[in-house]
Amino acid sequence: MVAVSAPYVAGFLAFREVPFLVESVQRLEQEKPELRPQVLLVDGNGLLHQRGFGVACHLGVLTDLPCVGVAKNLLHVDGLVKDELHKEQIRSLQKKGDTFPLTGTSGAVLGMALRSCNNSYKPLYISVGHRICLETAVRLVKSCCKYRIPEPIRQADIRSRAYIQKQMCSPPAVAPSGLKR
DNA sequence: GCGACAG
DNA sequence: ATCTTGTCGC
Repeated sequence: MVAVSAPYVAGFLAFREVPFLVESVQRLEQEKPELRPQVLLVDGNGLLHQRGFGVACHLGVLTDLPCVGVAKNLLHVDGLVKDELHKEQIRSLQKKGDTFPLTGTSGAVLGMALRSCNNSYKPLYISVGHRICLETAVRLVKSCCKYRIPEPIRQADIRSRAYIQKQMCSPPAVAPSGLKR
């Protein structure tokens, strides 16, 4: 459990959450070095960002581990917006694995919209975080999706919420201090 | 000036 | 992200 103080501001997610993510990775390295991850799936963006450096890039640099940015919503940046054209492109995604590039006004491909499963029309927005190419990132995310959200992120979400529940209900302990995962 | 814009 | 009721489908 950690106590976050920084507010959420679009474009500055890393400044709010990366300290705890780094802490978590370091703790794993210290307690279970044999489980050192080969890659991290990050709930947020990488290069697809206002300044081309989202939380997936921050975490990658700070841990020196390959990172993939996995966003559930499109961050409006460099001309990218969910307008009618974008919605049409989403409709063109027919099956799991189908994608379309997210090309900014600058002409650079900042990421890829990916239909991660056959049961959801809403795509995932994948972008490079650190030490991995976009193609590999997309292939990796697709490979671990049973549902729309890749299983590693989905499980982290489910288990962290369950942990919070447990902390608040059952064992009447002492005086708490903070909240959040 | 207001709204939208990862979580 | 969180809140919140019912509903649809496997």
